[in-house]
Amino acid sequence: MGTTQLEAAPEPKYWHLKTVISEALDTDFAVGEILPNERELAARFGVARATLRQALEQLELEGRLQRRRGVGTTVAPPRVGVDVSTTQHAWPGAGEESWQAVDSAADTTPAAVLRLLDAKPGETVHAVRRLRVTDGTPVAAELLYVPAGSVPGLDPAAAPEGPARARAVLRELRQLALDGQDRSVELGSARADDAKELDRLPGSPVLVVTTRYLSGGRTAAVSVATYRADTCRLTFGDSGDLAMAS
Amino acid sequence: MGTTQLEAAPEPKYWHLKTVISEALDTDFAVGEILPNERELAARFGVARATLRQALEQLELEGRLQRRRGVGTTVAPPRVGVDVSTTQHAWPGAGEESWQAVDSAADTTPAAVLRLLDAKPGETVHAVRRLRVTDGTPVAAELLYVPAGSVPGLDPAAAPEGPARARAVLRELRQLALDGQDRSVELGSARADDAKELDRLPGSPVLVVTTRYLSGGRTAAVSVATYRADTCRLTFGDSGDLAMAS
DNA sequence: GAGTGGTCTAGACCACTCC
DNA sequence: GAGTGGTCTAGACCACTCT
Repeated sequence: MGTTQLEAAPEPKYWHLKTVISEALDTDFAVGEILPNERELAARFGVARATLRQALEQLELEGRLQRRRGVGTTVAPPRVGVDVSTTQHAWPGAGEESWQAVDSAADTTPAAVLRLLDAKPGETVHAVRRLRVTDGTPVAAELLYVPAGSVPGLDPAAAPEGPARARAVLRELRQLALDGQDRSVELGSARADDAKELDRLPGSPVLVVTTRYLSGGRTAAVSVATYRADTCRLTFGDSGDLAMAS
Repeated sequence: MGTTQLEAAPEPKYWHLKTVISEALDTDFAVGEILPNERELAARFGVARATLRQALEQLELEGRLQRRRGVGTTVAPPRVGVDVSTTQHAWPGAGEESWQAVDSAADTTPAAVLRLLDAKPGETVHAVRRLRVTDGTPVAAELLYVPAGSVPGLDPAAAPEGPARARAVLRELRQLALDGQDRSVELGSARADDAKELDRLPGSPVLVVTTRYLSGGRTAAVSVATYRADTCRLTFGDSGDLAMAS
């Protein structure tokens, strides 16, 4: 026999594995069910554990699985639709019950944020930490940066940090006229602090939503919100029940 | 000496590596510059290649690096801001020069898309493939699903597939009154066909933008657009020059 | 303490690009 | 053919959770 080329499509093992497991999830498992552990799965499929893990990682990235150290791998529920549409000229903290102010500090403002803010050099920037919770589970961690110039009425005698201060900053911000806002979404990996708030490991994939609040011809505030990419689907329209399609 | 616990923070090696390399990218490298190869980097940092790769993978996920098999690892330019705001009541293909219709076929429609479409069971669904190109490089691959009922005027004698057919479907679609649309963004991994169009490996992370076009009280079309997550930043406002902040 | 997923190693071979 | 990143292996140990 000659050099018969039957193996024309050398599909990676982990890719094929992913497909097989994905189909098994559809037919043989219910949401929340625990899969066999990695060592057993690897043995069952006849691959090294690292290869098996590569397949599981992809499925977790696609929101099909959920893995927790010390616990196990479970079948994830469908992603939650989280509304991030610009609620017509609304400052953060105005009637939105899903966000809760957690803290405020004179944090070190990232250079990338400073570039977006129309802040004078050396101007102090308030950093308000907020957490977005739906159905009791945190879905997003936000850092809202507000230059001191945007909240001139802020009581200097107020607490220098903590939740009370955070609410004070938000209250002052609402005094301004909101001219508009623009928003961008990109992929990122969770910083250590965000990961902790979201109950994830540092470096896990997140959707970073950056919002710029415009008032009086300047950028009055910048929000950097970090959404769990595994469990969230960001929605922009009026109907929040779009299903995933990848 | 007792059990002095100086190693209080057992930060993973790859995480620390990532930080070190990230800082080196800021100071010692220019955009487009080629990094030393993985084997040399691993040796230089005194870690196994797999560990080094874990750090590089994260940096690629964050859009800092670009890796191409057979070529090398280069410093990535800042992410491109891609406008995905709902251009006020516009059907796809109306005056948007960034999209080009590539193909049309009676593709197998995914179950998830069928659930979104108000299509009769068994109704044929046209699948139009389009490619979004900015600055000569493809940034997104789209599959636009149009039930036959949405384009009643489509010439039955037209070509059953190919670019000509794609343009015909888009032309017919524009005859309808567009009542509204809603949109969602989520993380996914590139299918083999999308990956090929986007010049990426299958499984690479993508931002999946699902758009539902509403007309006459029904879902007239559904678009599933796959954006390269490494190079793209999706923007929704009017100013497209937001910088990343993660 | 038992069991889970997370990290890490030191190797090997393969697929691809470019010369 | 030389050099690159991509895949895969078979182990080891660590961090965490639950009981």
